[in-house]
Amino acid sequence: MNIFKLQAAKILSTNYPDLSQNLILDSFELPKNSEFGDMALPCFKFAKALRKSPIQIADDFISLFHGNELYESITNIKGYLNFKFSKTIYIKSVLDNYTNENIFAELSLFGKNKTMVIDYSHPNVAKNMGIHNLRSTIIGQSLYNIFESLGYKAIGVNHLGDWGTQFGKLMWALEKWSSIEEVEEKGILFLNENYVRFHKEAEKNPSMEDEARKWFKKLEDNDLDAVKWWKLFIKISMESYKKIYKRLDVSFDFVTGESFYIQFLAETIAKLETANLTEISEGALVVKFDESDNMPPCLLKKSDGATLYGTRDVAAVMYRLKVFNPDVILYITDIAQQLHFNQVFNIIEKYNPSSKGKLEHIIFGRLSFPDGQMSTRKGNIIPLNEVLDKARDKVLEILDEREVEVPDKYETAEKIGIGAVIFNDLSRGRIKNIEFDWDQILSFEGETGPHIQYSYVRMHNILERVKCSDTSEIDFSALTDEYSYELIKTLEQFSKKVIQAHDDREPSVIAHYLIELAKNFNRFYRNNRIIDAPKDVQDSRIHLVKILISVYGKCMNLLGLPIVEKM
RNA sequence: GCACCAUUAGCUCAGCUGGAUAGAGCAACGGAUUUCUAAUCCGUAGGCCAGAGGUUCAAAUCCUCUAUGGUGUACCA
Repeated sequence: MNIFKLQAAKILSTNYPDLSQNLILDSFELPKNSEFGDMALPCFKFAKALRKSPIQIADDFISLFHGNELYESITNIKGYLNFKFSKTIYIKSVLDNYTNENIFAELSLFGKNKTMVIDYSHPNVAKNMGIHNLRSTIIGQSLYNIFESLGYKAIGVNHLGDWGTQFGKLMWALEKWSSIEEVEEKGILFLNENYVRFHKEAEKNPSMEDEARKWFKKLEDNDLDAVKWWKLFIKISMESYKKIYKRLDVSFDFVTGESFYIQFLAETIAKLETANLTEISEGALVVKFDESDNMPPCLLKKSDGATLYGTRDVAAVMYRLKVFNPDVILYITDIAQQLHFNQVFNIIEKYNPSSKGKLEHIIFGRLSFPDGQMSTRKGNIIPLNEVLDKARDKVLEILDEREVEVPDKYETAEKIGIGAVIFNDLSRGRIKNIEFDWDQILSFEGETGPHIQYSYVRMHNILERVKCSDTSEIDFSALTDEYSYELIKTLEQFSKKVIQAHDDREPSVIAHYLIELAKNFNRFYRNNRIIDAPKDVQDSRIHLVKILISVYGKCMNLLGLPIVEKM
């Protein structure tokens, strides 16, 4: 906690016993315009308790601070008490806190001894990963990073879509049109092709659907041929997904697809039946909800006895609650699945009231395409690989144009391209719908990933070029310019921003904070030469940049933005 | 029909638990010791915060209704 806030709250609450220290602490805000001051206290809400006008109150408050050396000035603007801090004290107090990375250690106490399970990415096996898989994957990974940095034990789960009739379709198709060898050789795109071909031909020949169901039944009955195909699908899919996860720097603690929970289904259903939550409706086994919940029933078993998506998710939640004993479980999916998760969570909370509040569906907006819906069945998805490749190739061109000495051009271009794609997504609020647009995803100027990376390169270059003297004797009072001051004020926000990103489950908070840091740094950079500055100024500025780069780099890590040192 | 989500500058978006004159980027126009890398910085212009009510000292923010768009609504995932 900032000493300026504490001190002011203390002084005010001792003089006005009607106002508690916490009330005052909660009332502080950042002035809209930094010219007003560094911290503001709106006095309107004190008017009732003190029976005076806000302007009068602010004037009375000011008189309590005469001669206080913490504050350079305190002014009353229309009922707002605006504090300007003593710059030297403020700078020292912020930077001391950041020296030696204290701040990261302090932050990691926030979620100490807490466990968070996060279910993200979850692509459908045998389908090529497309741009539509991007959001869940990177939002999930970023939230994982954010929770972990706050000291949580984070458990990432990739709940693969590895069960269902679609595999019967593929098996039938490949038995007929191909062979194990050919599939092994040609990989996931070949699986896609056959899936598309199946649907095309099944339109003319509906009996194929029955054949597919038979094959899926064989799989459920552990038929050797069916299992052999199924295992091959998973192997091929994972090989392909791993390449993309590696590019995006995404990893999981557990890859347990839907099929993993098949073994618990009977037990899960039995538990719900024993708890009297189920009933038979129209031949199906369902859970009905209270009228006030306004939801259709959730099907656990179809009238033919087969289980569904919902059944497997209920089993998965029960398993995770039991095995990981988490404080919270996050599910990262598209908003379209909201009803589904409301149903699943509602069932779990009925069955096990102690799980209330632990389950969260973290939704994000729909991805749409200008030329209508995409669908794997029709084969018109945009492969994620292709997006990343295009981004990289465009960067390669730009690097050539710019004639900058970059040691490993291809590798650098890859990192910048990936950064652009990730930042484009994570810099907007989760809930926003996105229309896919090549120009936008490949735009590299302004508030984009490359801009964030470029600013890092500038920081890095300074530290590389200028050797700093021993940091133990830094005189921060040499940092007198407004740009340094604004930069330090932004730096101070770090913990608050990470915690806010956690509270809102919103990586874009970090993305916007990075933009803010970059903006303040670039101003600082433009206006403050470091290389030819006097020694004491140079040292203090270098020290500031060192602190900045550690915070800035940390934020990039939280989003999964690759760090580049030359570009 | 019912339910959920969204709507802020020409475009893409910020706007913290209600607080001061609603902010950025892109696009447009004008500028910056050719430098610690200009993928940068500075300036100009651009707004009835979808509309109407309500709560409040104070509403882009909270509540209600309406409009528009998106999504979901029992045997797909």
